[in-house]
Amino acid sequence: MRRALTTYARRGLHGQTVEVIARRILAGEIAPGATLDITALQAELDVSLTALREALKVLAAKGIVDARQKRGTFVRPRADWNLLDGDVIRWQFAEGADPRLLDKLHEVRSIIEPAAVRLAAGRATDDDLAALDGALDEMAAAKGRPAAAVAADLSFHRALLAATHNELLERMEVVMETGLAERDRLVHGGEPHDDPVPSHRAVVDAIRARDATAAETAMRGLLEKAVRDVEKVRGQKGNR
Amino acid sequence: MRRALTTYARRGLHGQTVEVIARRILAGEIAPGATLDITALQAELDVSLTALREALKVLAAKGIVDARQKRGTFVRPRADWNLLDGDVIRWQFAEGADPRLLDKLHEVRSIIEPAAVRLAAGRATDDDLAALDGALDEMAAAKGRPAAAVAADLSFHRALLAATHNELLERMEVVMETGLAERDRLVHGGEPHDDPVPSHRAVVDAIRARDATAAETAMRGLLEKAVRDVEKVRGQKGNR
DNA sequence: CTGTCAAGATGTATTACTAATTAATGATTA
DNA sequence: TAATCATTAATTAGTAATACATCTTGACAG
Repeated sequence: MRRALTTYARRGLHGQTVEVIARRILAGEIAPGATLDITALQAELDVSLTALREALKVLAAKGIVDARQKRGTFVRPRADWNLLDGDVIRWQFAEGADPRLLDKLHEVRSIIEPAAVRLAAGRATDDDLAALDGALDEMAAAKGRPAAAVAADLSFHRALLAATHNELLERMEVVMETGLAERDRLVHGGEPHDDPVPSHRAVVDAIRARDATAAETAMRGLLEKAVRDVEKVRGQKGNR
Repeated sequence: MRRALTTYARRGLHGQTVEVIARRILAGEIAPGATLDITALQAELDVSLTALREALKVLAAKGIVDARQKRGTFVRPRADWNLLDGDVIRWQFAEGADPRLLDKLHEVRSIIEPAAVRLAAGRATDDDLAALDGALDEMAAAKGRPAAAVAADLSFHRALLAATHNELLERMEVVMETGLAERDRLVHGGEPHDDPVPSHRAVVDAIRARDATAAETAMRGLLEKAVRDVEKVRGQKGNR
């Protein structure tokens, strides 16, 4: 169930080139509308023009930059960025990330997941249910190990989206993924958690019982708990 | 309100290279797991290796191919494709497209939009409302001109997503966009349509009145009508 | 004021080459 | 025999120098 973290190729000697430029743009260091000084970048990053161009091609594919003859290569307005791209979401969490991004991710999640469990209740196969059970087991086994707990949480939500049998919804995992991971990163360090297994099991039980409404209710419970957890941590950290 | 159709750069002499390879893969002509014969492609498309590699870099950025040294450049499993990318969605409608894709797009739309109007009812600014009114005017003016009607429809749904003030939801436009366009393409040719303005205006009125529930109801009405329209056409075309 | 055309800047493409990576193979050793 | 390590070969990654194509600007003509 493990998969590559990035979609673009990051292999090779200068595989970080994309990453470096992307982070600068997403962090606002290079503002939308600004034209990139290719020659300077080339000198600074110490790569050939071809390698640099390939990196910019990746960013162009994600709607972040655009190259126009005579005008140069410039950063596109933020509205054009493929914010639903996993890489783009991850890059935004680099450093001085807007903390509201987490809220936006959660908002999307709280729209998608209740609807997803309804669909899953109607469509889940035995395999899907087995995958959900597996995620619950993983979650139980991860008790006390934060990293494993995050992984188990992700497995659960991925299995849930897969059970909708709509590949577009399944792809929403990229939105959930970073959101869940960042939330967990934020929340851990607080007091020890309640056992997450029962609340998650309630969702699976409802899906298995083909009870869409119960599944949705259970899911909304999970989402509310997530909000409370984050609020608690933020309150501790000076109510910002 | 007009924007570029593609995110990747399609300018230049061999700008179609990406498109050609993408369509072949998305149409299933080159199956997931298959390795691409770079040399053959280069000869066939009559482009230099560098140009071809830049094209493949775009596809890699969208999760469609992956290049590994010694193993070659191969098509990734469909589950890894960035299906939420506007280009990827559009490419799928090229030729022998799976007609169920339209249903999947509609399913996502029918999850997102009712939730979006609720948020819009709470958050829409005067500018947002003006944009929605503008789209209604556009729709009224487009009577009898299918292309203009589609454009107006898109403007409306874009304005709606923008009124949620969540940039991630706003980006869902790429999912709606092709879905709406394809649906309209399918539906036109049937009998002349009822005036779409009143049903859309009901949504705007409810948002203006800050009535989230009424807005959601009106939106669900629109979505149901969309389903009926498509079903009618499919029924005519031999109930496939 | 408007349309046309030329100049030049800049991205786009080509070519030919070297370097890095890694699966597979075969040799060596415990 | 079985495990490990070095070699090889295939293929992508990266470099560099040069030529091509195209877009924008601005001058000029109508």
